[in-house]
Amino acid sequence: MIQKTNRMNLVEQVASQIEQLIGSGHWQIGDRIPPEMELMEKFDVSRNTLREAIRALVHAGLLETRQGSGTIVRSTNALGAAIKRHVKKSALLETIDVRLALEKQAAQLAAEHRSETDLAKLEEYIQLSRQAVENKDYEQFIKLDIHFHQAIVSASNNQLLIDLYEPLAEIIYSFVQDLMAMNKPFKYEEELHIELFTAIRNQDKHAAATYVEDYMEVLRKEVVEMIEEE
Amino acid sequence: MIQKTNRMNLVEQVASQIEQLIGSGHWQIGDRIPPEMELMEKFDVSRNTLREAIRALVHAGLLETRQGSGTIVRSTNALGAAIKRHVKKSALLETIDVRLALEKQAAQLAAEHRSETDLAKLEEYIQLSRQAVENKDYEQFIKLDIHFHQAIVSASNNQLLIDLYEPLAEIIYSFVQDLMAMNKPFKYEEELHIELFTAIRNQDKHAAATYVEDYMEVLRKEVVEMIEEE
DNA sequence: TTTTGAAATTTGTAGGATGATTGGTACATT
DNA sequence: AATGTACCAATCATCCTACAAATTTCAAAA
Repeated sequence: MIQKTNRMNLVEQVASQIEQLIGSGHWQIGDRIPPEMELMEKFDVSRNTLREAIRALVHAGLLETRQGSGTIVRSTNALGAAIKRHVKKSALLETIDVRLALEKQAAQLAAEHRSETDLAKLEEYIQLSRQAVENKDYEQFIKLDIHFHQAIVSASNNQLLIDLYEPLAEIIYSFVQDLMAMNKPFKYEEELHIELFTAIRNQDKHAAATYVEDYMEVLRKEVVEMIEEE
Repeated sequence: MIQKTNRMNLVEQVASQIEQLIGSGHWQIGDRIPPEMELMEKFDVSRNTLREAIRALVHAGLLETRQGSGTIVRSTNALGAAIKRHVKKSALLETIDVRLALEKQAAQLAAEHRSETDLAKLEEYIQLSRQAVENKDYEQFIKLDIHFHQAIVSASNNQLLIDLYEPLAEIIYSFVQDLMAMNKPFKYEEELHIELFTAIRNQDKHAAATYVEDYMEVLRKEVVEMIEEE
């Protein structure tokens, strides 16, 4: 079989190495990476070559450069940044449908694969959510709710699913925050997803999927109302 | 409310303009964009600045530079390139589960929103697939099969779903091609998805979802067999 | 202690020079 | 007619130097 020849130019070589340094955790999020001069020597390339590599990763959302200050690590996965950028141009309802698709699948997989650790974590979030509602700390409630959803997706044990879901959850989270800032009424999910937890604990795939579908329908209706009000 | 001042540096300004030129179709896929010298003058920036912008888009998968030849447009959406890169590092089974999630949702939405044009297109692919099987042109059959699946996703009318699905379909298509090149046996789906078509025509959401789930389970089993053989 | 301001550090932008790769043309060879 | 060779022009790849702009650092001044 014929394969395209793959001669990597210097810029891509450097970019790929930096990506690895970030991916492996050698450079953590928030860290300032060495200045250009130092990296030029380390990689043994000219300033232009190095800058093109860094610029590529800045555009991808992995790095952020600040003139006079330095370059810091901003994210570990380029996919998340790409999705966020793309989703911002999409309609919110479309985003919800995609989130439904991913979370429904995740809930089914979670029902199959959930470990005891997963169950403990889910139960903890439910407990904390209940406390937050009692204290009327609604901001905290929203935060915990997001964590609960992400814990479900994590329990699916499918890394690709997790990576795709995360940026969507962030987008929707920031939307809900905007709603709260505008003092719009927001219906708090009172049942606290206990049914969903039960379904996953009992490894009942079908019930889990149905529950996700139902609450996403509620969210969808709320969003439609919001949009129509304006 | 105080907003951060948004001083986009020159590189990002140029990159963003080029992205727009590609997104708007002013520069089509396959087109050769003007050489650096010309773009330097058009954007009124130095060579370094222009090259950093182009390099960022090359890394994102929108452009491809060829020394001596020029720079061509390779893709219109950066998300697809990012997903492809990410998925290549994922396990194939994970990819199948994500594809199932998206296509199941797409089939349900298609059942709700399908237009007469959508139905006509689906029917046409089924017809052509049947011919391909009769002619024993299996490569053509695979190609048409992919088109059929993408037509379903298109009928969902959810652009985000479409953009996420497309790169996954491409990955799986290239995997199937590899299988055929290795002369592995490949079970052709004989029923030609007529049931799925019928469900969408009859606007039967539930049947559509069930059908997608069933044939994805078949695909999954085949992949598992392949992997175990090695 | 707080404020100010000069110096050092770091990234942003510009411009020029040379090398490497590709595509095309013309011409000779088979 | 098909293939091989030599050459040229266009284009990107890499390197270099220089200066501008933003930020940080730190010592001197209030």
